[in-house]
Amino acid sequence: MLIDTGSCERVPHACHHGRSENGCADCKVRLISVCSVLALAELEELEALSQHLILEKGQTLFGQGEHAGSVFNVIAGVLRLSRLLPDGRRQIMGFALPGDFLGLALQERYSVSAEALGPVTTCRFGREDFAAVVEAKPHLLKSLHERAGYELTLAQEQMLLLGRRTAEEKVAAFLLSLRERYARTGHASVTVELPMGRQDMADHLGLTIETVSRMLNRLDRAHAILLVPGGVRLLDLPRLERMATC
Amino acid sequence: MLIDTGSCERVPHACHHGRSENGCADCKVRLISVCSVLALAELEELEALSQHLILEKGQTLFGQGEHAGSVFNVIAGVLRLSRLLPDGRRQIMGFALPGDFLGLALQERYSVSAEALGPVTTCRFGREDFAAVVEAKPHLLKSLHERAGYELTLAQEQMLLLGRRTAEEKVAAFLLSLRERYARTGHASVTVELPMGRQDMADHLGLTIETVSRMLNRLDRAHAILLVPGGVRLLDLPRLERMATC
DNA sequence: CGGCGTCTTTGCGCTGGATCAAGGCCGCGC
DNA sequence: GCGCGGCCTTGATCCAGCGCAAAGACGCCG
Repeated sequence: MLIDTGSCERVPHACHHGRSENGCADCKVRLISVCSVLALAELEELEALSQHLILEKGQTLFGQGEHAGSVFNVIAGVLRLSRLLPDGRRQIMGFALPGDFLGLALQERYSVSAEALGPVTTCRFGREDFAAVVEAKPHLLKSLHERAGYELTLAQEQMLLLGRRTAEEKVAAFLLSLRERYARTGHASVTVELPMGRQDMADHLGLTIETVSRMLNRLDRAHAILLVPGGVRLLDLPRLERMATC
Repeated sequence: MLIDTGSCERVPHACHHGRSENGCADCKVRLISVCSVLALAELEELEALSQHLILEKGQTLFGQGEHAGSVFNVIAGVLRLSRLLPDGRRQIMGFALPGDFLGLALQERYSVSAEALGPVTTCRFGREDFAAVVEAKPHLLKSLHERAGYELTLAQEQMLLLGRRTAEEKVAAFLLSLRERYARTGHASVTVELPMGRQDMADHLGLTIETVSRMLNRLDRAHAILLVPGGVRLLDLPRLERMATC
């Protein structure tokens, strides 16, 4: 039994039994995902509609403009959400972390592309199925709406950053916001993993790869951060926060 | 009987009888606002909780960070939604037109300031009151959520614009998007009114006032647009669209 | 009608970040 | 161990848009 979504040809591996061994009740991201508002009985109902979907680094979960056949909970890994201009310029709208929900708007078409930055596990629902469940469960809709409100706030912060901040401020703000998002999902630490490359950061911050590299190294030389393989240690939080203050 | 919101001291005129003469049923923006999903009986219910609020040019409806005591439907006029950095840099997240809803996220605090660009009429609801109605009417919540999804799409378009477009592209895209939003609310025309000043456009597009002025005049000289008092006539839509293409 | 404040346009030099061009680093496969 | 490819860094130069300054344009009010 194969999944029947429009993006299935891009999907390397669909978990055929359709759910994890332990089920939603043991899901690692349950308490930080939209599912946290569901009772156990409701979870089982949703579980029947769900399928795990695993991506490898670089694979596309869905593409901008495609028919939105599915919605997803991110269980593990990080995805980048991007839009492309015809001439190749790219803007990364954000990064989806475990616990994030993709397809919030429940719209006809995806407004961004979602690509795996590394190994990713998602929980997939048919959009129609999911919409029917939402229809029947106002508290789930409310939870989705609250997330949408949060996303909107993040988007506003990002607009302020893109429109009015300097390169150094952009980089500092990005590191802090990533730290905060990790903290929300449990991993509070001054060492921030950077699962995305420099080009991805650049396309998120409206900069070039060279400028991102220069700013990171400038912050390092100023002992505000310490560049470590695969990430960054935030040494001088007050200074970074001063740079990023809104 | 005075309104009791935190922003009341800034409000010049509250309509004491609490509703328009004709009531919601005759509201000019009913069919394009969130209220369009409500039945007549429900409208009356909501009407009992509503108050008209009138602002003059330059007045603040609410400020960023203030306790969100109220939510609003814009009935007439245009507001700018902005965020300020402590050093005075400003980013305008968008402009609210008639039919728009302010307070979509139903969050504890306003994430932006809302200021009238000219005379504005709004329909005000206490946030708690409104939240209670939403709680009881899932279809209203659904309507709000759909709007939130639309706002999120707009925000993404704006991020792409701010991060990856040139000054000329920004201005062209702005004019077209404004035209499209007017079209949605009924006024389809190649002549686009610009209720905001150059500085407001600049702060929306991540440019300076001089650059906005230069680009508008460049487009005018190139016969892509015609600058007219208080607005712009879009002469060469295909060319503008080519500039703004995503 | 004329003075005044606000907004817009325009010219000009400057600069932050882009662009171009080498290198360096590192992991991987052979 | 060594060659190869993908990132990342660093230096040098360039230029789109900024910042400053001055001069229109357009009400508005007395």
